[in-house]
Amino acid sequence: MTNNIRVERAIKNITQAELAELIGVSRQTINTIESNRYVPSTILALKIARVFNKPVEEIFKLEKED
Amino acid sequence: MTNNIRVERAIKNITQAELAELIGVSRQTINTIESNRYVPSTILALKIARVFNKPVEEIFKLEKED
DNA sequence: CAAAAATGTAAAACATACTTTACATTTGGT
DNA sequence: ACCAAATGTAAAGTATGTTTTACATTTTTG
Repeated sequence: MTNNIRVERAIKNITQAELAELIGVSRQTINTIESNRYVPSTILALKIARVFNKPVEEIFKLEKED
Repeated sequence: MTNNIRVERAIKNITQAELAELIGVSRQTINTIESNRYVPSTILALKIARVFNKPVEEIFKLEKED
């Protein structure tokens, strides 16, 4: 799975730490998701999508190997 | 978080076991998600939503306590 | 009603998410 | 070039997701 969080953050001009605080997780959690080091829970995905006002599918995309 | 999987299954008329096979997880995984006993990963949510041709947000909904 | 199919649930084992702390590296502004 | 802010990364610990096996209960169908 891949994601567009970095791009969406750039559009909204917020840092990883700010996004983390908006969602209620640690900055490292955002960082590792953004770096594709792990797959977040659906709750986190919904919250992230909500911050960016976009559907989950526009931010997180399945890949062939998923 | 709550979900509509049971309703969507009913619309499509498929069993838990069939949904599980379509997605590539065990039947118990579907059963426990459906019973709100745990929150699936974003990969699973995307796959489930894809099976039902609906956005993730229509199948999984955040609650106040999330 | 009886048999079969579907669903609920539970325990153990394993895999993965998430936090915290800490530090190194990179980027941006002056 | 310097300083501050932002980002990358890593290790240890905790929490939670997922599988497998197994069995009980409920629902469906003949």
